[in-house]
Amino acid sequence: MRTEITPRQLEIIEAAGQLITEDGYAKLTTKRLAERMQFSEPAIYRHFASKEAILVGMLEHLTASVQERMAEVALREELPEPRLRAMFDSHFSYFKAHPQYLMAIFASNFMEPSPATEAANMGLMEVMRQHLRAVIGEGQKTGAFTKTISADMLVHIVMGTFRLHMLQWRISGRGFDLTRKGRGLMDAVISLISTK
Amino acid sequence: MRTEITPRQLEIIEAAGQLITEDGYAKLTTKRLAERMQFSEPAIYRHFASKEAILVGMLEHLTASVQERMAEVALREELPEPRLRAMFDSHFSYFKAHPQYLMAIFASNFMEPSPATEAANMGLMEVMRQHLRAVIGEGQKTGAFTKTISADMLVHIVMGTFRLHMLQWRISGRGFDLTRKGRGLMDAVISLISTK
DNA sequence: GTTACGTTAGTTAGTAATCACTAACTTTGT
DNA sequence: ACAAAGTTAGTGATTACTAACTAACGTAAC
Repeated sequence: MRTEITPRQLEIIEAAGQLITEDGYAKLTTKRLAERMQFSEPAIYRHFASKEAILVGMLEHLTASVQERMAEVALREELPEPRLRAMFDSHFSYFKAHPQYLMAIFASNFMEPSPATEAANMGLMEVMRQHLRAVIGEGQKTGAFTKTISADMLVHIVMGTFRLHMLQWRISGRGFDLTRKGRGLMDAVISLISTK
Repeated sequence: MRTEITPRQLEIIEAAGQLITEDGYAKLTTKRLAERMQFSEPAIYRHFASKEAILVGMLEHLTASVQERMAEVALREELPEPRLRAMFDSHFSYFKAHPQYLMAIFASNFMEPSPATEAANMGLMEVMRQHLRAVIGEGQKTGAFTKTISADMLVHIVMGTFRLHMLQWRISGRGFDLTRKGRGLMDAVISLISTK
């Protein structure tokens, strides 16, 4: 996929994520980013070729995180239904610990539709979709999930429910417990697609 | 709610929507907006006090449209299930006819979290939520929809599915039939929440 | 050991371009 | 006569990014 990132690059990515989440993408400027990093503006360009490269780096970092965490969950949980729950639990924990990436998921679709950011964003969406698709397809095989609706549509419904939950957490200013409410929601949607 | 808008204001709102949908919010500038309107930049300020006011106007215009269309659907369709389908059909037709507003729905959450735009955006979300909530609550009363899950959660699942569908239509460059695929999806989610 | 050299990561100062918006004037329709 | 809606010209502020310089550090020849 991509080349490794340095610790310093990760620091910058995290700071950029903070600024986006706090004040919106429009207020992510190199000046503010440098202030947050406690160094001068041009120092940014020792670590990234451009502002766009920081965004792409952020999306690739998120994609790698999803890959890792979903692989870990797959080792830990065998059965489709518990695995599906564990996948969302993992997402909830991750975004609680790294709320600075919350907006990146959503906003990247809209900010600057440059080829590079669009590709990076598509990659992230696709990785999440594929992990969901695998576990839901498996659940249909074992008879845990309904076969009356195609796996792709079930993925869409589950993913749409998850994304809206994340969005509302952000809109509310993280005003509720992401995991507690999220588990309730995902329980609901899983019960709907389950066969029993 | 809000004061009436002039035809010229609506033209500007539509042009702004086009620019956002085509090139992203970051490239909505007063200069480009004036070019699209075929008049000079300062002419914008004869119709709106600020750039922000245009965004707020757009969101309020969308909110009014949802109100009108949902009221019309309510008159036309009595039963919860057909009404729910008709509500989404209305949204699909509207956004096919006015794709320039597609991004506004999503992007407004992220761009400039000013009090005014945030309020306007909350208003739009809330109006959509309430219309869904009413028909789903009614469906639970008549026994058409499951009561094992709270109405609010059902609203969340249905709305999340709808929003992701709209997002994917945009990402694909409107590369598929919004209504055809959308009906399939909403059929699927309605069948999941139906009692039969 | 110390001199020489290259790399990394920072600095100050400044660039052209672009931003939203305004002042002042003119045209147009009733 | 007046108001609404346009014009040209230009504002200061901000944008992403660059040029040029430097302090700190690792390594290797002698």
